[in-house]
Amino acid sequence: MLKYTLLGFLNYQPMTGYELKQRMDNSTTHFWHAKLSQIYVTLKALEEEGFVTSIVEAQNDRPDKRVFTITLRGQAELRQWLAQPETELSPKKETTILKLFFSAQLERETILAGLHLQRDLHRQQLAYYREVTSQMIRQARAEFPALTKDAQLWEATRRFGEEYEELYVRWLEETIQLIETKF
Amino acid sequence: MLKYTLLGFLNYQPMTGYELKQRMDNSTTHFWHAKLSQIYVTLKALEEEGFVTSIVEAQNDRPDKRVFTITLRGQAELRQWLAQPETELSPKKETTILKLFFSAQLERETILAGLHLQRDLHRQQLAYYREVTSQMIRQARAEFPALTKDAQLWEATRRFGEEYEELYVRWLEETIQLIETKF
DNA sequence: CGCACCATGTAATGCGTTACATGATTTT
DNA sequence: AAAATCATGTAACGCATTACATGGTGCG
Repeated sequence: MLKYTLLGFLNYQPMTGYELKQRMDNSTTHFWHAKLSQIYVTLKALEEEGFVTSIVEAQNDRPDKRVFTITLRGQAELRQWLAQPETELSPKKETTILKLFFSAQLERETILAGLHLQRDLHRQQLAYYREVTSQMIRQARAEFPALTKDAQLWEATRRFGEEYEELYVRWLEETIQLIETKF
Repeated sequence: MLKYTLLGFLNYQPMTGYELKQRMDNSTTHFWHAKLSQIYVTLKALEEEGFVTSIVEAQNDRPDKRVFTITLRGQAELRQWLAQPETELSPKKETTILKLFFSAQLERETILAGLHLQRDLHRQQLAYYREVTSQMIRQARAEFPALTKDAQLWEATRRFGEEYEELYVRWLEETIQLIETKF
């Protein structure tokens, strides 16, 4: 899947591995993420498969960089993947929920400490979607009018993130309440 | 993490790998899942680490089975993990959202087909949490009064699942609406 | 002076999936 | 007669993380 994420970004413009990481970090990170090392490995594989090409650009002030460009075959591969509907639910792995599930024998205070910490993290994430992500999308739309359609979809995915975090925070508050009063 | 999921279940009672798979499939599957082959491999590793022991029980009508029991060291290991708060957000990987993010050049009908399919899947999952999971928890609580506290936490995690699916369905409906009218 | 940023990559290890292999009993 | 359930495991492969390795520029 990382493969397609990289093709998706390169379909807008040629980029380095480092830049791809940055793009992911401030856009798809809440539904798809990767480490730099894995990005470099995957780019290499994509090049071997003929879905991207690369050239090394020398820079004077900074380290040389390898710029990747999507090929026609790469575009076809991406389009084919995008058009194929997902026929299953994405498997989830939520460590916090898993821990709570098995925590009945723990002391009340220990459980609460974990939930408070998560509540704070999710509040921060919620604020991020509302302020930072939202602003970035508005800016992209203003700067590149050709991307209006794209921005509509980005905004839809951002809203999903926002609503997910709202739900998570609400659920954590209710669960904290439950454990404080009726547990 | 699978390691701890298995210890968590074995902390209730001794079980086989096959049984552990079944338990996971109808309780933690929406926040933690695994394939049978991986469960067997992990059980073997747990035994090597001394966190579980196993004995083979012969059966006449059915294949022999290997029953795993948690050790004192295993219980300590589990408790230590449970008590340790999660200091980060669980990384998410949502293929449907990822696809939508890059789908601007797709035909409207292609996007809609994918969203409709997912909406149906999430509606089914929602119904499952409301009907099946909910019923299983009520039954466990009725049958084993000693597990009242456990059942409270199970119910909290079930509610998370239910609310998550409600959100997902609502978001899919809104996004379908958006693409039908303003895209 | 130290930290963050830019920039790329390899190696070791771990975790997970898919495929393979077997085989009796029970249900449809 | 076919499919599902019970029951366990190995092997090959793929994807991801962590650690290692390098090194210049810009900013506070």
